[in-house]
Amino acid sequence: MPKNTFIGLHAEKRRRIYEGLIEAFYVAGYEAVTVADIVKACRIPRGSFYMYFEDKFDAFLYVLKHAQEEKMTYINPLLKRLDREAFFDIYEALVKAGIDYAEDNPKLVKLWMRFYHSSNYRLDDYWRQFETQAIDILKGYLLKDQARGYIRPDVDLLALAKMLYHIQAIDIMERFAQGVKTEAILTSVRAFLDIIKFGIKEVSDEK
Amino acid sequence: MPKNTFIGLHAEKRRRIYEGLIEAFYVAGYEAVTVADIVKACRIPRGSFYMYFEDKFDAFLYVLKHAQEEKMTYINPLLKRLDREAFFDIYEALVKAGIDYAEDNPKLVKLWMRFYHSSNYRLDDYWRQFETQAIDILKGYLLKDQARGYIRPDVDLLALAKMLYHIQAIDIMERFAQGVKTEAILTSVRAFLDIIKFGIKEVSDEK
Amino acid sequence: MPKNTFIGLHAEKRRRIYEGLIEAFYVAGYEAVTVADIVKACRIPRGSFYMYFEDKFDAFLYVLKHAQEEKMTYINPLLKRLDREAFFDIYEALVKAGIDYAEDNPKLVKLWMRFYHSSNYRLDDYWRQFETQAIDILKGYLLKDQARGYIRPDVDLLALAKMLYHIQAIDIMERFAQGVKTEAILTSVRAFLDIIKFGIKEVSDEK
Amino acid sequence: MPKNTFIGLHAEKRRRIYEGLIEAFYVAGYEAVTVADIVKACRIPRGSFYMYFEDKFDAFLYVLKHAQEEKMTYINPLLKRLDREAFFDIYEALVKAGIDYAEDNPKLVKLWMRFYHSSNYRLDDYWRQFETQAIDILKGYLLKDQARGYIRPDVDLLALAKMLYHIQAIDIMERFAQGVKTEAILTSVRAFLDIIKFGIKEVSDEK
DNA sequence: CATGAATGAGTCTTCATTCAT
DNA sequence: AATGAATGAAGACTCATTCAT
Repeated sequence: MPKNTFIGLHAEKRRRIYEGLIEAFYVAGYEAVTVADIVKACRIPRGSFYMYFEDKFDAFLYVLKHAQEEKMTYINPLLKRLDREAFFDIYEALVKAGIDYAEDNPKLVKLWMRFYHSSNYRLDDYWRQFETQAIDILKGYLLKDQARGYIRPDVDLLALAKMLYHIQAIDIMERFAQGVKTEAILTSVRAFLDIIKFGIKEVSDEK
Repeated sequence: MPKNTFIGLHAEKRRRIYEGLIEAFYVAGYEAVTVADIVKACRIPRGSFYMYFEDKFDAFLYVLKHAQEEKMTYINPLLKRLDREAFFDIYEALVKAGIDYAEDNPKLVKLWMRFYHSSNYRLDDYWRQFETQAIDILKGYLLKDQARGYIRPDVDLLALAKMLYHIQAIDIMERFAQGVKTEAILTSVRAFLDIIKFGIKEVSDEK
Repeated sequence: MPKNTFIGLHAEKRRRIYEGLIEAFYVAGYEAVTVADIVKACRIPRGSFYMYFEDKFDAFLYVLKHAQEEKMTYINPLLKRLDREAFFDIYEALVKAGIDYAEDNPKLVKLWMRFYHSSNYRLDDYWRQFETQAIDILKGYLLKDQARGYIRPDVDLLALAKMLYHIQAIDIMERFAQGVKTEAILTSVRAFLDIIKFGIKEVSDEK
Repeated sequence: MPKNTFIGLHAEKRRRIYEGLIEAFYVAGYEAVTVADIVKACRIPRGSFYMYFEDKFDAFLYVLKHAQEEKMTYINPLLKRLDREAFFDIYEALVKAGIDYAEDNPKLVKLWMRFYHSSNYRLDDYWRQFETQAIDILKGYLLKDQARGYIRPDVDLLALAKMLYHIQAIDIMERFAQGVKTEAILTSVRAFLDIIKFGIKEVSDEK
């Protein structure tokens, strides 16, 4: 939704503004950041901001979408493996890719956390929509796995998809934002997967 | 942290203010609500607000804490059963108690969601602290279950506690806020528990 | 329409603000004056302006209405003579009273001219309403005169009322604003009345 | 005062711009219209506007003057009858011509009303000048009539000219703008003329 | 000359907090 | 202690005009 004036901008300047936006939102968060902060971080005149974006919300949405697109370039190669492999088997690799992306764009992760935690009702709508979509995609992959016999037929895939999504969205990203080392995060992910795969019940208890 | 002036208030007036605060925060959310909105909803003079609370943040924190205390009165009776029963076996009852509380205080749930999603950094700190504490308590209960042989010894209890916490915090409350019927939510909770208890792996696959 | 906060103000301060408003609107006119100009002229803080008035329009309307009320205190005594005398015979005295008021409130006259000439659509509505009402009142007086046989029965009183109104509104006030002496204005008024009373036709021409 | 760049423009484009200006000023009025509105209505680049006109005021003045010239083409034929006929006898025809022009250019009439009612001090000056000139011309015609014995020698012609001018400027045009039918307006004009010609005094009253 | 992007001063309005009564 | 009027520092957004291409 940035205006055409922004789209038509020299790639270099567009990049500078993109990074300025990240910096500004990163420092203060969506609610607290002012247009004055933003134009300072982007090194553009105040009027130009309104040439490029409708308002603060428009600019924030642009950052989120652009960041999401960038993230997909990390993840897409992995998704090609899905024909041959179970989704579950590449999940850890997916998390790893997410962390790689996070390491390359550390400020964006904090930004993402703030987005995830925004109380602005317009963002809330966008977010809910994004979440629903992401969970749906996950569910689609899991359905294939279930068809291939990798997952018990009676497992509720929506519940499963939500668990996987939230683990990724909240725990992994939050811990990354807190500075936890990649290896520690991956260990933690394996713990989650272990529970999800095998359950927590003492087997001797069952039979 | 409300001031002594507030503590010393007639219980009835204190209640009116508590409900006014809920109403005000419920309608507009923490960031957007103004002190003018608040004093109007509480039917107190503007000056009195600053007699009772440090500022908006202080008032919000008061609501959250007070609400939390109220919620515990729904949950405490269940926790007494923990001596005899496995935590896991009362988890569904706990969720049910949470939903009961939510049904008695519907505005608070929306408020809670907003709180959970607030991007204010002061709230963020409080929230992180609250979350850590809640997860710790959960982990404590699970530890007992593990000791009693209800949970496999190699299960990562921190991971498990986080999963249980987030399921409750995000999925259950969010769905309640969206108006999903109690029974549907409980069915969903059972699906989560099923996955966590027994895992998703096709058994024939294993052996 | 000023807020209660303004109504409740100390009479002295209210007067100061009233005069500040006149000064501000007088210097720049309704469209061009800024709230900054106004609060400076009134010697009140910027925030106070919004405590007292809804906005610039509200403040302007207050000035107009208050001025109108003041003007009526000059005119009311004359209207009492209407029982005994023809409206036409006191018209000159009415104009004189209007000029007296104008001499006591010279800035208001320029303000009035500006109001009369405002292109703001909200003012336009108010103005049209005011004008219609004033012409109606005039017409009422003329109707009595016609009934008493002072005016030819076939004279269109609405047309007459409009002529009298516009002479007063535009010519007299405009000339006063331009600094024309009272006596000269009254001479001019007599010329208008002469035409209206006796017509312009050369009598020998008629018969 | 448009710049030479505008004068040199293709007649067709000049016409398009003229009509765009009318549209823009018509919709929003002089004070409220922005240069952005104008260039949009004229379908010219923003930069071009400043190639053609000094500023908004210059453009507005151009419209008024151009409109006035157009209006004269409706009125000029009538003025030729003045050698043989009394001005007063063609006044109604003049008003009719004015209404004809208004019917052909309805937006301009509203524009004219707005102009007449503008509080902008630069327009005010222009307006006063225009008004003085128009009244002077009227007075010139009336002088001839008086010399020919159509008007009593003691009638104040300046007063008379003003009355005729204001009747035309305010009442006729305003009523047209309000959508009053031509025939009704002409009836009203006759009522004005009747008063002015014959006066309002009950003749029997006099002698 | 033509264009439309760039500029930043200027405007209204809101609001948390203080303070006089 | 209780009240609600007073305060002025921000903040978002607009817009006439300039200027680089």
